[in-house]
Amino acid sequence: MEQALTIGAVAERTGVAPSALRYYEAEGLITSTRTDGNQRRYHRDVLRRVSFVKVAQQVGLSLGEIHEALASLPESRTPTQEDWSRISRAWRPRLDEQIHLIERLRDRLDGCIGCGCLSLKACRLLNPGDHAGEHGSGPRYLIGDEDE
Amino acid sequence: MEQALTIGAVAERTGVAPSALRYYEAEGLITSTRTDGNQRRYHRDVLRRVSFVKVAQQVGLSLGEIHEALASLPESRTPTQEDWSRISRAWRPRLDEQIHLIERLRDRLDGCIGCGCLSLKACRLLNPGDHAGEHGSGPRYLIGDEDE
DNA sequence: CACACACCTCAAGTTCGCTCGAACTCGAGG
DNA sequence: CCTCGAGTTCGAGCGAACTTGAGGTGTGTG
Repeated sequence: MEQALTIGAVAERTGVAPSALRYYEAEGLITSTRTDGNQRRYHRDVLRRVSFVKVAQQVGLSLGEIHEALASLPESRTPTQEDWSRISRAWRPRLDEQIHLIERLRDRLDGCIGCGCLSLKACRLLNPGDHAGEHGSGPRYLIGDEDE
Repeated sequence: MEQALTIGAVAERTGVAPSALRYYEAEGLITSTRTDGNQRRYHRDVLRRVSFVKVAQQVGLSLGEIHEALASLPESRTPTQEDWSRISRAWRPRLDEQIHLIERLRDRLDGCIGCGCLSLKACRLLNPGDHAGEHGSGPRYLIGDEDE
C-alpha cells in the first residue's frame, strides 16, 4: 500500500515549513488528498516537487515560473525522465545565462582579468573616461556603465 | 570639471528607476551631493555601484549583503582594483557555490543522463548530499529526496 | 521672465513569499 | 473514552524592495 505522508512528515523531510506547504498547495505547486477528517496526505512524489521548488527558487526563479514548469508534469503518475527533461529543455538557456552572469560578476570582481586590462578603473569598458584603454572594443562586460 | 549626474540621467543610464535610486540612497548603498535647490547630483562612480547592485541582486544577494560589501569601498575616492578585489575574495566561495547549484539543477533536469540511472530519485551522483550533514545546517544539497 | 518638466519629501500602497494566531478538529497511545 | 500533539481554516501581519500619489520646488530653454 502506498504510504501517505502527513504534512509534518513532508515538512521534516524537505525542510519546508508546514505553512509554506499549504501555501504551495494554494498556489497550485503541489497537491494532496484528504483523510476523512480533512487532513492532508501527500504522495511521495511531492517530496521531489518540493525539493525542485526549493532549488529553482535559489536559482532565482519565482514561484510563478516554477508553477508553470511544474504544470507540465503529469498529475496522475510519477514523472518520468522525459517529463523532467521537458522542463530542462525549457530552462536550459535561462540556467546557462544565469551561470554566465555569475561567472562574469566573479571574474569582474577578480580585477577585470578577462579583458586583459589591469584594473577596473583602467578598463575602458567600465570607465571609459579614462585614457587607459583606447583600443578595440573587447568583450562586452556585464552591465556596462556605458559612459561614452 | 567633474560632470554631476542628475537622478534622471543615472536612472536612464543604469536602467534603474529614480524611486529605486532614492531608495538605495536611503539604504546607504549610494550617496549623492545636493544642489542649492536640494536636488541630487551624482558622481559618475555611482554608475558602477548601481550596476554592481543590479548584478549582485540577480545573483540572489539581498540589498543588505550588497550594502555590507559596498561598505568596504572608499567613499572619498574612486575604488581601485584592490578595493573590488576585496569584495571578490569575500564573495568568491558564495558565487562558486551558486554556479555549482545551478549547474547541478541543469544537469539533473537533463535526465540524470550522466550517471545512467533512470530516475532522479535514485541518483546519488548528482546529489553529493553525503557531505551536506557534516557542515552543520548548511544548505541542503539540491533535491534530496532521500527516500528509502 | 515664463513655463514646462524634472526634481523634492513623505506617507501609503503593492507584490512576493511566506509566518502567526485564534479557534477549532483529528487521530494514535494509554 | 480521554488526552494531547499534530492537523485544519481564515485572516492578519511581516520584511524585502520598491512604486505611487499628493503637494510643492528647482532649473534650463525660448
